[in-house]
Amino acid sequence: MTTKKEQIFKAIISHINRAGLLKNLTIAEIAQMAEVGKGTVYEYFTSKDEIICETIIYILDSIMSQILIEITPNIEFQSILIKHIEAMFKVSQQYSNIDMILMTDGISSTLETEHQQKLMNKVKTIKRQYTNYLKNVISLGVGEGIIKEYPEEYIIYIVGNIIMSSISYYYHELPLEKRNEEEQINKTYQTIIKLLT
Amino acid sequence: MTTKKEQIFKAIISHINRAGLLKNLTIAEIAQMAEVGKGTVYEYFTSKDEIICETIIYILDSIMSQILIEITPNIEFQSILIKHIEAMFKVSQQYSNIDMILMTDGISSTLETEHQQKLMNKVKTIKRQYTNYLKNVISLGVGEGIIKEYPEEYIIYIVGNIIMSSISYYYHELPLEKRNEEEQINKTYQTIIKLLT
Amino acid sequence: MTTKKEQIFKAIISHINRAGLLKNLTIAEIAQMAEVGKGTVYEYFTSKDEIICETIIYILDSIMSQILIEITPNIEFQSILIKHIEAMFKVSQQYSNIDMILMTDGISSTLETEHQQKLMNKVKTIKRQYTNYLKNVISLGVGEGIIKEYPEEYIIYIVGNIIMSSISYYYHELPLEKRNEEEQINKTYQTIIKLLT
Amino acid sequence: MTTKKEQIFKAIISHINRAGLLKNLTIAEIAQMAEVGKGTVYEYFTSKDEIICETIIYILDSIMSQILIEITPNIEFQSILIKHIEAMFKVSQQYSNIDMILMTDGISSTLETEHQQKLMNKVKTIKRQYTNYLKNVISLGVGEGIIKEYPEEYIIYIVGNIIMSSISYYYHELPLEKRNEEEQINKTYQTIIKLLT
DNA sequence: AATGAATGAGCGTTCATTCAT
DNA sequence: GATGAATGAACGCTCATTCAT
Repeated sequence: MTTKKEQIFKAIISHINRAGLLKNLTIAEIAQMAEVGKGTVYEYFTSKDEIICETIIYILDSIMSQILIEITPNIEFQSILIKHIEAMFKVSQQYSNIDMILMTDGISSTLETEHQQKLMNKVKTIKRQYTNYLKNVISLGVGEGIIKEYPEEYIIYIVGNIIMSSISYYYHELPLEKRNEEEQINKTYQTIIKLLT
Repeated sequence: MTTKKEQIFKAIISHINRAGLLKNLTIAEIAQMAEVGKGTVYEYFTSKDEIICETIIYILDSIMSQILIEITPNIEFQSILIKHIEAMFKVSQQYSNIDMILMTDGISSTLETEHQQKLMNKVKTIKRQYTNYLKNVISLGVGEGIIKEYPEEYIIYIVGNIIMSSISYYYHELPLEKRNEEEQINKTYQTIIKLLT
Repeated sequence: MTTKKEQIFKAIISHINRAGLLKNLTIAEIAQMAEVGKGTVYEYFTSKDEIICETIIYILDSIMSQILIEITPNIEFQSILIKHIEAMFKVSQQYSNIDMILMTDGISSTLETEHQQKLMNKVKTIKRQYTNYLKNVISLGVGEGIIKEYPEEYIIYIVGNIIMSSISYYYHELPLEKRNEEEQINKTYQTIIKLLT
Repeated sequence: MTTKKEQIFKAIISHINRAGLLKNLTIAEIAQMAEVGKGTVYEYFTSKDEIICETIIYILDSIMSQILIEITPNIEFQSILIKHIEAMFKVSQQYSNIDMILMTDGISSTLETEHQQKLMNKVKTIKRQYTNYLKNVISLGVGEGIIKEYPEEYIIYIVGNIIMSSISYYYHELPLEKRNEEEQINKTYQTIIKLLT
């Protein structure tokens, strides 16, 4: 990946964190923040739709690389699940308007069919990848006897959503003075365990 | 409420269900769909921001009026919770891009400060109202002995999200041939029960 | 003239005195200020251009009726000229954005040809009428021996302009604390006399 | 100053000379006359108000640079005053709707506060500059003994207005066949002399 | 006669995209 | 490759005018 392209991605991400994906995201602004000329942007992308599409993919890949904690041999279920939840919390801070990004269905509707398709496919792939990851983690728990029986697909989906919801609760519902990240991570873990046993 | 205003709301809702809240939602299109002149729209709203803001409020109120099943005396916990989940499924079909609408934080960022504030306040009110509703329903369960101890705020938040997630799973992850609404509603209920007991 | 028509004229004049002829003069505002319906305005005028055209004519007629002090038998030159200048000062206060109105050439350029013509003709008539009036007044002065010889057309035109300029000087250049209307009127008179003798 | 900006100014001036400042002066028209795209206009000005404001300032500066004949040592009063009047006549032909422009109070009322202020200040400055110029010219006449005593501020204001009025008389009242510019300039000079001695 | 809801032509302005340098 | 001046389609919004009541 070219350095210029990364510059552009980072400029956009910075904008999203500040103002959201939808407000005032103009090519002029992107170019200025990336410290390149407006024309230069079009050397790396063919259209604004492509920029948005590829940026979201870039973000999604970046997120995935951070949250899919490697399942090393001999690692314990509890350890890896908590590490994963921790990583999710961390990533949430990094991309503060991430909720929006994850609503990629909604966003993709602003794109023309071609990029919409591309984005939808990427999201589908990532969702599958994530579900598989959760399955693998849960398998560990089953192996350790912490989880009695292997849960169905639906429950795995819910587990993923509980992690997301917990983060959302932590950052949007809990007042600052009551926030304790370790405690919240633990609660999240306990909630998942309750569901799985 | 004027008939014309309703006409406009319904035109916008129809657009959202078809194309999402963000794509091609122009005044010209709204007017055409509502079968009124472009200028007429401005007889009922002062700006596009106001239109979006009021439409979302209209939708939110409509949703709330449908999902808050009345807690009548002698009604059973299971009965009301299932009825509520059913109502949530129904509402989800009615507003097919509802996920986006519920991400109102993201959407409101496209509005100017005044309407952004108005919308945020409405959302805050509704969230509080919904949490209170869930509390009351859960109280019933505690009273009936189905739920042993009264859960903390965080768990109530998670319960709400599980319902949303279940709907999302049902419509976006389950292939058509595997869908069975009654079964999914039951599963959702069982998942909540597991979390609360 | 209908009462309603007068109401409308007065509403517009009030607007002009407040905001000028050009700013925010909408039919909606006119109707509201005249306390009639918007449609009613079109019962008395066929278009906005006609409204503007007729209002200016109304104002011009009103001004003329106030400034053309009647030349009665035995009245003295000085007396009538000063009375005329006084009347000009008075009228200037009444129509505070009058300067603009008198630039009718400029204004009429905003109108369509038909009303532009009508207005130009009215202005031409009034100018002729005014020049004739000044001629008659000056004749008095010649008769009394105050003015030695009858001045040419050009000088008469200049006399009219000196009166206007003096008013403009008084209201726009002189600071409030230095204003003394009687003194200014006298100076104006003296300036004219100097020019004519 | 950019060439494009000048192009735009000149297009507007040409429009004003043809149709007046107020009629059909749209961005589309300006762009077309200046032979640039509509968007290009906004590369050089931030709003239509700014365009109008800056164009008037451009015109006023252009006028001032033409009419303030340099007062060189040993130059005679009569010579410079006549040259000034000549320059005023010339400028009047160049900006045929100039009367309107000089009514800048009236025009500025169509602008939003910011540009209205800017324009009013410019006009104030120019008026002061012009009055000072006339004072200096008149001083010459006093020095030469042509004018007996130094006139008060009011008279200087009137002198300026007589020049303007003479031009107005020449172009708007005198029929073409009677026009003789040299003669009119001389008459104007004589009128001023009469007033000052 | 009196009304004001309804209208749409027309405006100022934005911004993704192009292209000559 | 890198640029940004130039562009015009498309938008939100205003307001003179019409017309059913």
